[in-house]
Amino acid sequence: MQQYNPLEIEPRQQAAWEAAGADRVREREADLPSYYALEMFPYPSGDVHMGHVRNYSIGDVISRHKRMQGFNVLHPIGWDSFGMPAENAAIKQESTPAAWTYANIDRQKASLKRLGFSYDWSRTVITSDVSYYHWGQWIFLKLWERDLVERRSSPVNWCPSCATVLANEQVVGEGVCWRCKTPVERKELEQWFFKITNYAQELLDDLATLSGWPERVKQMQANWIGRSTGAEIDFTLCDAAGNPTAEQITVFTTRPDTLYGCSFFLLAPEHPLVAQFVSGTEYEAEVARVVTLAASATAVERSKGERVKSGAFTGRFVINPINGEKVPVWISDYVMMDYGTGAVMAVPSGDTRDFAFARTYGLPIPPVIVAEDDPLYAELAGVQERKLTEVPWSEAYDGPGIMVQSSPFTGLAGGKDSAGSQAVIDALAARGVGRPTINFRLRDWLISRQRYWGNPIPAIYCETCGIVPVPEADLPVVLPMDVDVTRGETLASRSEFYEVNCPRCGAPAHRETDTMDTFTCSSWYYLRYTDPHNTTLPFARSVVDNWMPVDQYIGGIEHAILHLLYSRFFTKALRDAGLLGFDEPFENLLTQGMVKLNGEVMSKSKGNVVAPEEMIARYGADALRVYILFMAPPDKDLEWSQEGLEGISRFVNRLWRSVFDLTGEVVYDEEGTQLSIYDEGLDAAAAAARGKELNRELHRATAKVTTDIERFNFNTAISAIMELLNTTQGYLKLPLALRDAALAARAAKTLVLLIAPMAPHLAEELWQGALGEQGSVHEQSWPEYDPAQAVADEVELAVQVNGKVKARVTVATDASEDEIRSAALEAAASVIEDRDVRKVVVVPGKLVSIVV
RNA sequence: GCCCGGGUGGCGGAAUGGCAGACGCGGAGGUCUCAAAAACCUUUACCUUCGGGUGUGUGGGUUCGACUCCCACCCCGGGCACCA
Repeated sequence: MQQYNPLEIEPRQQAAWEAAGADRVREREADLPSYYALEMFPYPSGDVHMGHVRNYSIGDVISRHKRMQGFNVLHPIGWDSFGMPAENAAIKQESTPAAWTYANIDRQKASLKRLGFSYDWSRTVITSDVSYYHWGQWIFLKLWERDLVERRSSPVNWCPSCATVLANEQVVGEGVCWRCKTPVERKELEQWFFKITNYAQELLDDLATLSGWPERVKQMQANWIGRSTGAEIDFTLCDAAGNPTAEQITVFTTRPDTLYGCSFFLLAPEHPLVAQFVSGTEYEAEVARVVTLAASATAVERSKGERVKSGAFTGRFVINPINGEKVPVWISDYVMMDYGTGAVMAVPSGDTRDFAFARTYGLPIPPVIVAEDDPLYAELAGVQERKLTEVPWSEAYDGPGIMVQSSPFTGLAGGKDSAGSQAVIDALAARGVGRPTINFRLRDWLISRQRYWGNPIPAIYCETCGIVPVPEADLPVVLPMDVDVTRGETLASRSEFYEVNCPRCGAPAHRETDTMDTFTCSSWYYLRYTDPHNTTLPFARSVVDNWMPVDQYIGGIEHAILHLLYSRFFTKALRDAGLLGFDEPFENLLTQGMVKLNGEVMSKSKGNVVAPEEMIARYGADALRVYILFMAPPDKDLEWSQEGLEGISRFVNRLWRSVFDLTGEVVYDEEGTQLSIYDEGLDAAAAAARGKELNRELHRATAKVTTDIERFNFNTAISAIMELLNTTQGYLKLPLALRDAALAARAAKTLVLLIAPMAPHLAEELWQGALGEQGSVHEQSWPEYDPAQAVADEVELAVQVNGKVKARVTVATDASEDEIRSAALEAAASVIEDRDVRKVVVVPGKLVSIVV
């Protein structure tokens, strides 16, 4: 037999699998339990990179392993093919986004096939195909019907480089665009939104049900949703003399318990009341200066907390509803218009920012919450009226404490969600000037993009009817594929697209030219995979409910908020529309780490990529797959090592030779040199011992590989196969005549079956070639093991004296505790000498601990 | 500031509270060869007066026994953040 030659074997096996339809979902075997394994689909931005190889190798091992365990596995693939990069590339290459996109899809598809991933290619979903985005538009209309779509004017994030608006989730780091890293600008624009905030509470609550998700991801989503409990409190405007007007301004606070400490009131510079307040007054100029200052600061500058807070008095006052006090209204740039109500009750003794502001502008800082161990507490405990208007502190205190100087509430516990807070809310609510509220940080999802290469928003603007949804029967709104973005052509310049009659009144109207955020496409593709050829619906409920939720989802941590949050929202919204019957899309989530080179993320712009195609050409797809699974646990970053890949290549070669050798066949290299392991002339006694050892190792390794794959410890699963191979090679040093043929055959089969999910081509070739088995290795049952046979007859125990290993003792595996104890005491006699033995702890199979 | 991860040989990494460093890489020595490659074998935490001693970021603690559990701290990575 010849040496292992992956470059010949792999394409041949791939062709054979494709011809046999090996990776198709087994629809007819509906009695099998189903398993849905999914990896995040690629964006066709160029060639397949190592991150893809890692992501899809992990998914393929899980899929193939589940298949061998008897599941009917759905393992699909597709492309997330709308989006900006296609437009940029088209401009650069004088092409169209469609041409560039589909050429890349073809290239990536060829690479994925070359890697031998077991996808059901008949279910491929490409989001820029009209057969898919048609149903994205249909879903848009369903959401619209359910009042989850809204076009409204709002301050939004604008990326000047991408020339489009962005969702909040797409503004990352210090306020930059997630794709091009350009600082984002704020603009007031009319845009389309999905009302994800309607689901804020459920999206937060259901995180608790996702026990198969990494804690980190759930934490990130919880942070992003940002729920705060507190109250809305109405302050009434008053004149300089303190006489109330009819106008009210409402604030949101998480600390109603501090209301007696409110010594001023703040509005955001953008607050609509500000101009009205100061117009024509002596305060106008200074307020205008601060407003301009705040407006000119970028999001980055404004979010620097340590910056000196600028502010100005508006000349107006409000009445604190709890004590009737007249409080001055200021503006300050640390108050944000888009959180809460854009107005804040400032309590400088209890809030760091309010404290700094009060010190800067000489405003009073009366204490209202004092910790019991604070010296100030002795002075103020039980004091109901305001006695002290200035804290002796150098900073605000925002922790829990006791309420002071707070009239009837004095003495109650203060702090976040405290009894004191509740009491104040109740008192305000009784008078109708306050109410408990929950505030979320999550904003509605801005989904319109001023770009061509996306799913058209199915809406029509009519002068008489206003904004009209495209009737379901008129779908799809087809995106013209040949728009020439290199000459600045847009959808609006295409009259056959743009000009349309109003579906309601028939008058000339025009189409919406904004397209949807690509994240809308990726928010339901996993549903389409279950029923990809449906021409009347995005998916049939009976089918989607059968496969979903996804049993195992695998992808990068960078989608912890974006894609994963949007998909959860879609699932809940579609559930409420009666289209599906489950609450969460992804039952288990594995976030894989990045592939790095010299500590840096591989990227084209850094020029430090290792191309998968090159590695395949040198070592084969199987070696690359095994390597990438072996080098690190899947959720950790992986440092690329060429030597490591060579090591795996040696391992794969050794496995090839050993399997042949186990069948009695010798492997030769091109020059005819024998490569199999040589007979070392061992005797029958050695043969018996090595046979026993090999049998034990077969059971042990099978057990370990099985549990390790189930726990996604692919690196240690491969280690276990390496150990089994090492033991096997020890056995192969026996002369042929002394080998147990049945044992050798079992070892060969086990090696091949265990490596099959990771190195599918190698396993298939050995299964049919070396072992002469019929059918595909990938359709075999996963090997069984017997834990009782995985242990030796005798075991060596360590004997510890006072916690240190001082001796060793070999006992029968099934020896009683008493036997072990006396054997250990005897073995350690010289160490113990004449000291008293106080205690002996026997841990069977492990060690004996003696305390003297 | 708040919240998550993580710190183990020269390197990647193993260890349900039970012999730290599995497995692999790299290194050293050897077999084969005219030679080399490949393959195979041996060896490889550190110190040592060869008795032994020390070692999983630091300092404490619990335990017969701690990389693992508890407390405090240091460092690295990530998320959120003038969020009221």
